[in-house]
Amino acid sequence: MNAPILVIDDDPTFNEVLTRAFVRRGFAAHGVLSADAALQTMQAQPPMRVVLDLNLGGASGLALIKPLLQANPACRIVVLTGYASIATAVDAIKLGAVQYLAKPVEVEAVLAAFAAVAEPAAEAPIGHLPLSVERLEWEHIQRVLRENDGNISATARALNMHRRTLQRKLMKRPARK
Amino acid sequence: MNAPILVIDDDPTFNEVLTRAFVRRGFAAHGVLSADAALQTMQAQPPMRVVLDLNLGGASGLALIKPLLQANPACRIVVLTGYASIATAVDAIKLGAVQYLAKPVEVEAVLAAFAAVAEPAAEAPIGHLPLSVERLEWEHIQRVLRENDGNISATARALNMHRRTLQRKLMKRPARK
DNA sequence: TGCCGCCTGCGACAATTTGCCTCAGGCGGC
DNA sequence: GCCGCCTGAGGCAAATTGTCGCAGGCGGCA
Repeated sequence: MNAPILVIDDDPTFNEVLTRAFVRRGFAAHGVLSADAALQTMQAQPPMRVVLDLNLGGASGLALIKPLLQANPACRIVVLTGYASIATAVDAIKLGAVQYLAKPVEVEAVLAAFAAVAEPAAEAPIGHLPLSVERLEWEHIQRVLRENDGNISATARALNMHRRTLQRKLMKRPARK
Repeated sequence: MNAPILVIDDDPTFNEVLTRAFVRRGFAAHGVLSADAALQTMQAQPPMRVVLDLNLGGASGLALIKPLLQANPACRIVVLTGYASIATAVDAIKLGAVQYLAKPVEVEAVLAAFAAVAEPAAEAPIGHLPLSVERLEWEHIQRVLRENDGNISATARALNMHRRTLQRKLMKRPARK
């Protein structure tokens, strides 16, 4: 329980805030800003708990999940992202992450994910409101984008929309409703 | 490959459309409208491939994942829902579903999900064009509109969009691309 | 090494599309 | 008749697109 929580996030501010929040709550925590730094750190000491941002300065955080679990199969990885989408959530969980949360997120939620022993309650608190058009669009775009390996131009063509428009949409955060 | 695809969805229309789409593409498919019917069917013949709606007339489709996998651990389950959320997506995957997609969805995407796991190497996503954003939006609007018995105001609220905007969109023809 | 093709981010500006307000009219309930 | 709720529509400002263009990066290729 004394191995530090590894925080991998390329946003210096967020990284520090989160790391400090852990420390303040009595957990050892160590923040790194890049995938490379993360790989180095995990070789020195395979972490038990990791908070992983999906967007690491261009590189995808998803690529880190495998090596992390390889270094320590018991490692509990919580994926965090400001641009949450079902497509990436599915991938993250399939790769072995234990939880996927959208920023902004409360430290409590992350800790809860680490603590949760057993798994998903089949009790689905299924929402009763259909997806908003915006949200649906976002999910669809994300899915197609993944299908095209993140190639924006190709995605725009496939979606029959203007590249510039796609670019702009991607810069915005996903609609929460 | 001849075991029929089991389609579990309580919306008769959607169920039939989907089932037919499978058949038209040369796959055997069988649709059931409730969790009970699904359980019965799977006891008679554990399916290899299942399309599962999350919202089965009040009951959660998530609860069916476990029994399905118990009956046939090799079963590939694709979860489908009109009320997609990241939380339920995470749960579904953790429970063992292979994919989680939001309605409206292309049959191609479902088939791709079935195929992907079967042939990890054969990464041959044949040139299927995804729905354009416009088209997707139209389908979704129509679905929600039907759910609300054609009530435009209610639909606009559910979709979190301006009634005036919905009005205008409905006046236009559906994009065919 | 230089040329090419393709991808990306981004500024600028006009063309469209929204969001928002407001009316008027229809319909069913009380 | 009075309400509450729904619908279609006009008018306008505000926001979002569609378009172009440009510079820079990257990987083949001769």
